[in-house]
Amino acid sequence: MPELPEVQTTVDGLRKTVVGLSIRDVWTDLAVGAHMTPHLRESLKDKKFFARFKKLVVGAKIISAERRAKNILINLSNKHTILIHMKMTGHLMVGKYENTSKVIWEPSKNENNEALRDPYNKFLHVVFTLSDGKHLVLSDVRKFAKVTIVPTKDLPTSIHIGHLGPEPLEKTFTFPLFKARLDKRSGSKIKEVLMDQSIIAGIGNIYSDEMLWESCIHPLSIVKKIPSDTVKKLFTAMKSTLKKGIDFGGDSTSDYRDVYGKKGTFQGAHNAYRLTGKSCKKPRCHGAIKRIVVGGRSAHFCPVHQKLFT
DNA sequence: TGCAGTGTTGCTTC
DNA sequence: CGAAGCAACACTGC
Repeated sequence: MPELPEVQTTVDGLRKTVVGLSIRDVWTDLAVGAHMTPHLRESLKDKKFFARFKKLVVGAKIISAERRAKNILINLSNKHTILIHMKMTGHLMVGKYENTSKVIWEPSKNENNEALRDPYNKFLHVVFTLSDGKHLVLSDVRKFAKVTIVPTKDLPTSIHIGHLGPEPLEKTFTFPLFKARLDKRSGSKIKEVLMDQSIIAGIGNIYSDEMLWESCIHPLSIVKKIPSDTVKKLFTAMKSTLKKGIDFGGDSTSDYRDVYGKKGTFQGAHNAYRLTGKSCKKPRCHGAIKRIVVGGRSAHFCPVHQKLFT
């Protein structure tokens, strides 16, 4: 489930592998982009849209790659940007891919020259052929991923990007700004507000659980009832947790892989997420991690050291 | 065996 | 306006 650290890890990988190359060809099985509504009809399930997409990308050079919230932005020389949202189970990989009908993935090697092969690598729905002969592929078991193309200058106001809140890891995103963003939903539960992309961009279920554990806040706490010094702790934990996620190469609890097909390792560093029943790792705490539902999603927390403010 | 759980987003409903 | 619920899809685990 790609959140900010997973998307950042992917973008960092794209910068090392595909930036500077040109796109020779693009293939799709017309199966990805499930949740596309009349308002957002640019789905790669639509043959006509794919024809337009193909016309724009083939022959273009990849000049840069960026992340905005959980979106991957691939900027092209023709002043258009490919926008990819991996949703639940999508991931981009770079390597040698052959034969779209037989779906064979020739895995990349890691630094020890070990082949990186796993069963998810076969769920390929989009394949870009690049000027060095390698491929940039989108793998997505559940087919929710969004792939579209937007004139680069229209991106900031587009329906994909326009509503998003500030980037939490920007140096300009200071504590007063963080507090001001949270105050927009002061009557709501903190876990829901952290995951609201229009308040702060890029935080999802895993990292919200982890930063609340770190800052000793119960997920059901009401924003305006949390003392200011505790909000400050959350601000610090937000930055450090997201940075830690990036340092660990993302979280592969589910399907996430980096562009080399390799798993991240943040799942081995969890303190709360999916640790129901386990003993709390906070020194001298001895609580047992509990699972509840908040805003329709699972929340994991320690009922002993995470304080409820209501 | 069958069905709840998984988590992102955006539409629908109240 | 806000929230709650659900659908898009496929696989896992109990």
